[in-house]
Amino acid sequence: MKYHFNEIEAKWQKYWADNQTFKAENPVLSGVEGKSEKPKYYVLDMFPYPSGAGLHVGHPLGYIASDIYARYKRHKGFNVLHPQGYDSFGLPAEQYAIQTGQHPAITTEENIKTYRRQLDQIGFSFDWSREVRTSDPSYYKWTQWVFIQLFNSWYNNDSDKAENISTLISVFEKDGNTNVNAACDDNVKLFSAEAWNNFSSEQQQDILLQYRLTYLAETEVNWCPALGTVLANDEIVNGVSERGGHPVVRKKMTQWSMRISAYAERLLQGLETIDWPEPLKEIQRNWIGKSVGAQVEFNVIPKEQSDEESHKISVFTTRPDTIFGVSFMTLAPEHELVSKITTPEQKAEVEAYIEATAKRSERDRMADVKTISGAFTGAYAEHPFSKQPIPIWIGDYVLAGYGTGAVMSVPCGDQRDYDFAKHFNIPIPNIFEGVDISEEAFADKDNTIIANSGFLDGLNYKQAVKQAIYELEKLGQGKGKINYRLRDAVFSRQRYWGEPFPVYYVNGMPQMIDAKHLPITLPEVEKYLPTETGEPPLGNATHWAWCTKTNSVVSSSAVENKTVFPLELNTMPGWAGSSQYFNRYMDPHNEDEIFSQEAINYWQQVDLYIGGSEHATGHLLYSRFWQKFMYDLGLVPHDEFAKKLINQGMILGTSAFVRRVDGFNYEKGKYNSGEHFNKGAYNVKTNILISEGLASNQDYLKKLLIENKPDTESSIKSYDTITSNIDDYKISLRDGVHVKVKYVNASDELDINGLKNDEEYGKDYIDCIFLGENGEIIGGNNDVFKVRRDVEKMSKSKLNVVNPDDIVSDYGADSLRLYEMFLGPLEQYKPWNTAGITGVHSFLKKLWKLYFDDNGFKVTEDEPSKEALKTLHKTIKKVEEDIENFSFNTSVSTFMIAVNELTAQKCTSKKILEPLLILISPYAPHIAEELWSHLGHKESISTAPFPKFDESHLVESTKNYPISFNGKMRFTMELPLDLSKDDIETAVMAHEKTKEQLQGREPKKVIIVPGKIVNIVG
RNA sequence: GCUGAAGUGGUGGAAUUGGUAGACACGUUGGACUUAAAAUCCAAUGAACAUUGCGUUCGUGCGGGUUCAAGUCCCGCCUUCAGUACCA
Repeated sequence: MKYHFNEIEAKWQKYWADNQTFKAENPVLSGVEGKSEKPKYYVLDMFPYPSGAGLHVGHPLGYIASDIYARYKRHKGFNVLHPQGYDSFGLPAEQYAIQTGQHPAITTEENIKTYRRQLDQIGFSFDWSREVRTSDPSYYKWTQWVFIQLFNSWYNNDSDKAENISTLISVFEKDGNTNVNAACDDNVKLFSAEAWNNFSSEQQQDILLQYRLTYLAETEVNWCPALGTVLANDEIVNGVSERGGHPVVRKKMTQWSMRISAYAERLLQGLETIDWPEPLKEIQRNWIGKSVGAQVEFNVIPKEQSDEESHKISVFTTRPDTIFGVSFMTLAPEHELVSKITTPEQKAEVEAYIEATAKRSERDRMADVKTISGAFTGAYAEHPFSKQPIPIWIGDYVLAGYGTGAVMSVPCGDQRDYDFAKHFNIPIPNIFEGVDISEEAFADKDNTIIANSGFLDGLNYKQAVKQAIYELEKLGQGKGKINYRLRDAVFSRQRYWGEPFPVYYVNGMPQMIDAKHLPITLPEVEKYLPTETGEPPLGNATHWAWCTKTNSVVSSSAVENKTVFPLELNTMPGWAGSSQYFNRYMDPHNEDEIFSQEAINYWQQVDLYIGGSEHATGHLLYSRFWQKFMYDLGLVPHDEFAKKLINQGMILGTSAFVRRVDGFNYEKGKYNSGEHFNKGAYNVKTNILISEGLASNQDYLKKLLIENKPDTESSIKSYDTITSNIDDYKISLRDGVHVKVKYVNASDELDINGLKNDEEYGKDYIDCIFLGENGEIIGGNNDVFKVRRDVEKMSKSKLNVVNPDDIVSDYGADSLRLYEMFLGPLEQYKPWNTAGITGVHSFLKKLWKLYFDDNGFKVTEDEPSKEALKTLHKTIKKVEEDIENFSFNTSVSTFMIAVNELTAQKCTSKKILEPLLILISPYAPHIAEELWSHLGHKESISTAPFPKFDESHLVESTKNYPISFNGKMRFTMELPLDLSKDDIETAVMAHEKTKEQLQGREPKKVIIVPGKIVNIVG
């Protein structure tokens, strides 16, 4: 009987689905007193966004690893929760809708079907009965519900947790806000209880918004005109949008925000309590960006004595010890005080500068950090201690978004201040003892001794910081302060395909729709574009389905609503739905609660979370924030949602490139067959593609290009400057252009006929001339055309994706699973190379042959040999250790060794071959199930107990000692393990080869580590 | 620039507390089987020298150091990748 993997895999996938083999036991319904008797274990993957391109072989890597772990835990007797779902709101489906008019829900549904089919055929042990989709109203009902809870909460810095807004209101009613220590807007004004009680309802609501954990405020946002929406900081990469690479500009808009900054310190501290990869924690630490220092107030010297208005400039500094080194101040050009303090003489210059900086895009500013620019406002501030006047400048090296948007400039201690001072000829006073600052600033805190600084003289950094803050507090002009880089997260998107807000407006103030009306479902719209009046796409909606008779406030027509009580027209961002899904899986069908307390108290938190590190500052940070909030509400037992996290590395594609002699009416992927190449050696009609061998023969190539130089005017610049150095040519010749990897074999040879007949791009190549290594035109069947190969990220646009469907049909899911693990350590980036899969595939065939040969099933009841027991038990030990350490690649090697050994031993004993299947089952579950059933089992292998390791089978009586001379191993010697040191020495010294090595010399020293090594020093 | 991770054969990668470097595969070469191919099996495969065999020397990015012994520990560099960037 042969190993027919396709049939076997289909059979067992159907069996698992029919029998719901991997359904997690429900703690509420099973066992005694509402609990499963098994210990729980929760293994989670980051759920996918179902894109139209489907899966490539890089996507399942993490899923395979987590699946192996989940299956292993089932063998170990755990009640395993291993769910899967879809993060199904998002931009691509919406962009597609804009282009084609197809409803994103339909696109999403189709994509999910593809994903599900692809996932199913890999044989994952997901509990699909718990599937969630973020775009499903029964799911996003709870996303909206969390939003309402956030709106109804404020952050109490004294109790250090979120509390219901009603507690804040009662404080306001009794004492006003003067003694409130809360996370709030920087611009909150102080008021008394009396004032509060006299405020209008709108005024009160406005003030409360400055405290709520989600709030509506005019903020400077990242606006992406091409996408027509705002973006969060983590959605911008290198100054352009992460999706699509469109430019982003700063813009003031009224937006929903999340007061994540309230949790900055807890998000930072929490990192110490979780087992997450250190690099990822570091990214989060940097993003939170804690810096300890002081806030200092500088009084602006009034322009004229009669000037009644007095201004203060607050700055944040990490170096209050250098306060006597301040020789100027710098404000961000956008700073609100700039217009107020600028003198008439400087007005023109300052305004010109502001205009110039406003014009520069974020990207320009980032690209050009070297150029020093700024303008003097004409105003001066007073030094808090020396009382000397300090000129106030503006400069774009000071960012409006960080700290207070103003700095006290200490040129002797900060290189940027130093450069600015040099550039504008501002004095650079030295306040450091014994330090030369004629060339650059001195920023070494650890070796600082302060001088020329009055009461700070002679102090070191730490002492001076403390003293300076003390003196500032005495003056009432400063205090110690901790600043965080973490900004509140903008939470609205001007898009259609996202969660609607449960919000309507009364007199411009946002109101929550009562939770009993949730979900507020996404209304149908005619167009997915902004309305003519510039409102988000939801402004096109005419009917909202959520309205009920019980809520008389809002009627069922949005048109009507707009005149009476307008609805929120923005939708939530992509990360809204992914910030609570891990908890929802615990009780996904609960219609009354986000999850029951029974469920959360049983499942607790995610034990193992696997996903990519690219979510460090997005999903993973926001989820931690929401979890802490849920913890404050008393809804979850842990304030971290995932105990352990592993980042799987990316699987890279091996792209293929052909060198193209470029520039002939080439546009939009279509090659014109022009008349430019009527002359020359080949009577060339169109583009030339050059094989790798020729591309490296640069002199020949040059000659060839000159001979074929077109004589028409359309000849290309690069042809006029032909050199023998290929690097001088356009990218398309130097690096080549991508071709589909499926037309390139393992020897880097291109299948030209396949390429020309490709459905998508074949027509582009029909008229191309392919030149071989010696400049010959490639046409014959035996001709070889080589391409350049390079490792890159796997992506559709790079034409280097490998589809798991093809792998599964050619080699089977078990081969795919084993091979993905075999490639290398889970966390590591590694290139995919389909050719290597034959190794694991033939391993599976060898495994099969241990059970079946031409005469049929050959497993016997015979007692196993000693060697076979040894093989089995060392395999048990190693595999168990490997899985516990997430070292899946090495356990695949271990299986190979075991099967090779057992084959050599001609082992047929059931006592060996039965437990072996359980070891392999997490990795290659289909073949394991099939052979398991042939062993006579009626039940699935999935919960068979993991074999117990028995040390006694590994006990050896002898050791093959490596004998080293001066640390270099020369030969080995088989010796009994119970030999004493002296006996070992005697035996080794008596050996013929030892004498040969020593050549008569006396050894100086003999090191013997029993059971390990012998080293003779001569 | 700063922060983090990593550099081992032709390739992917192994190597407990320092203790036989290159496991396991891919690829390559030779052989068996076959009319042939595929599949399968066997052998060799770090480099150089030697080759009649025993072998010998060098080898884990580079330069030092600790040690009987270093891929592993310490110091100083180099390179690559990733994150981040005027953060006061």
